[in-house]
Amino acid sequence: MAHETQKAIARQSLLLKSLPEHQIDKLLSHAIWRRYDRGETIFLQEEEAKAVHVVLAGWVKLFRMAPTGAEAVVSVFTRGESFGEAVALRNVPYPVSAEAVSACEIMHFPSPLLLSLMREDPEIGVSILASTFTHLHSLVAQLEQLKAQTGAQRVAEFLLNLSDKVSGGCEVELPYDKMLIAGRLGMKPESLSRAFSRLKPVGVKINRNHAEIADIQRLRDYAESDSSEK
Amino acid sequence: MAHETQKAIARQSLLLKSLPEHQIDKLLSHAIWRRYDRGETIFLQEEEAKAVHVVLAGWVKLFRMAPTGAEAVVSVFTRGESFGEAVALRNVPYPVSAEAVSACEIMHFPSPLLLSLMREDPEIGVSILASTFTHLHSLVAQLEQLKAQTGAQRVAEFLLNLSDKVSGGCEVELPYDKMLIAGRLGMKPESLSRAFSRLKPVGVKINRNHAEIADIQRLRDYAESDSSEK
DNA sequence: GCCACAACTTGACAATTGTCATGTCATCGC
DNA sequence: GCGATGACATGACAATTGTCAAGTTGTGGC
Repeated sequence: MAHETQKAIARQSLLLKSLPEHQIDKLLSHAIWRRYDRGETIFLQEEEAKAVHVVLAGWVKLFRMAPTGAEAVVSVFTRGESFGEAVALRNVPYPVSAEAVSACEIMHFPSPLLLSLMREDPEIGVSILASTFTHLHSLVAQLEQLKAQTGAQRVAEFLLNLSDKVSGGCEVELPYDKMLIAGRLGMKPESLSRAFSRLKPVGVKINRNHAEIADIQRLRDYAESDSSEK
Repeated sequence: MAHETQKAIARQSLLLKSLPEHQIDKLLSHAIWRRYDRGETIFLQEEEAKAVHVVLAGWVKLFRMAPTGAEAVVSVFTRGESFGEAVALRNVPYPVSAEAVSACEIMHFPSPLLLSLMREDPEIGVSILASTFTHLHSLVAQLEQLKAQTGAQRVAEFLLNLSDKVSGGCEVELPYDKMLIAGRLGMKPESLSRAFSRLKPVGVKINRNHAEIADIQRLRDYAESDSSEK
């Protein structure tokens, strides 16, 4: 990928986009760029945070290992999204591990640099808070889903988030492995399979990583319907 | 409660404790103090955030209403803890609602004040990020629990968090309603009852809001054991 | 092109959890 | 003190999900 393209993607990221031009340039000039292969570890839980990470291409999963060995996927990031903000500025260990789930290109901003820029211009603090808030919000949304929705409903919401259409039918591509989707939604791959087949009567056809939704609104109604009235 | 006691509690809060004396004084002098009755609403989901909140006494729950009407408890706060940091500084609507679950005393810091102090001293930004990170972390821990542990194991962890002992036996008080505990742990009250009885063989006796743990370590082993090997 | 492997799908079964119904117990107003 | 109410426990039943075991199907290596 061309160097300039990478910078352009980084500029559009939630973390940087609201910053003044000269701050972005300074950050970009000190950023470290790296390529990761599929399956490669980006950092490990308990490791001390030294940078904030912005995904330029590919997919990254954040996950936690329970003492039992069970893996819980916390979030999945792609192009333009950043992670590690809240941790990097506090010299505390990461609460999660990060792994490339596809080949990835990632930009790292060293945290001392961020801290010093922040002392010059508190606006950067607000930017960091902004993307941290986005994560907070998405975690809250996930908690709500896990606590208040059935498996099939969570899958329905996942599909809905892949499309930006408001009504009518559409086709979407599943962005990553079904195993990872299952993990992200807090279920086993077998349950995901069953959830997909339970969505057939609502007008969802799955073929490989390709999904056809007959009627977005019908799917949305299903996702928001009370589980007891089905 | 005496005014000075309130201020002392506020000073010890995660949000304020790492700030320089004069900043704390400035914040405290502009803070709004209020008492809430049990069941009273502090703010509603979708409402615009105007302040950061610090609990001085009592218990507050943050929860989300799913479109289906189901309620998902996101977190429960008590003395010294703060909430709403990430939202207040960005003029965005709250992603959750807040309600007093017991009689409460809460201090509110208007967000414009925080913003202006932050421009003077970026250290405040770091403090806010610190408490935001704590929430982020606790949400991540909750997600892990929900995804990777059984109901009884989540209850075991909840009990373990109530005690600061490392080994041996102990007695703890359940800090709030079993209904709320159930919600906080993502289950129905009935399931909580069953989870409690499933903990009997591990040395846990529940009587009203009083719990006896025969051996902390045994309970910890149970909480961390693989669910398949039971 | 063939083999091995991993990613699925499906079925049968067990365990867990939600739902509904019923019963007990403490608290509160009167 | 008495009845009403809400919190909680428990049993029966249904629905959901995890687990285990097959079987299918791409994909990549050779």
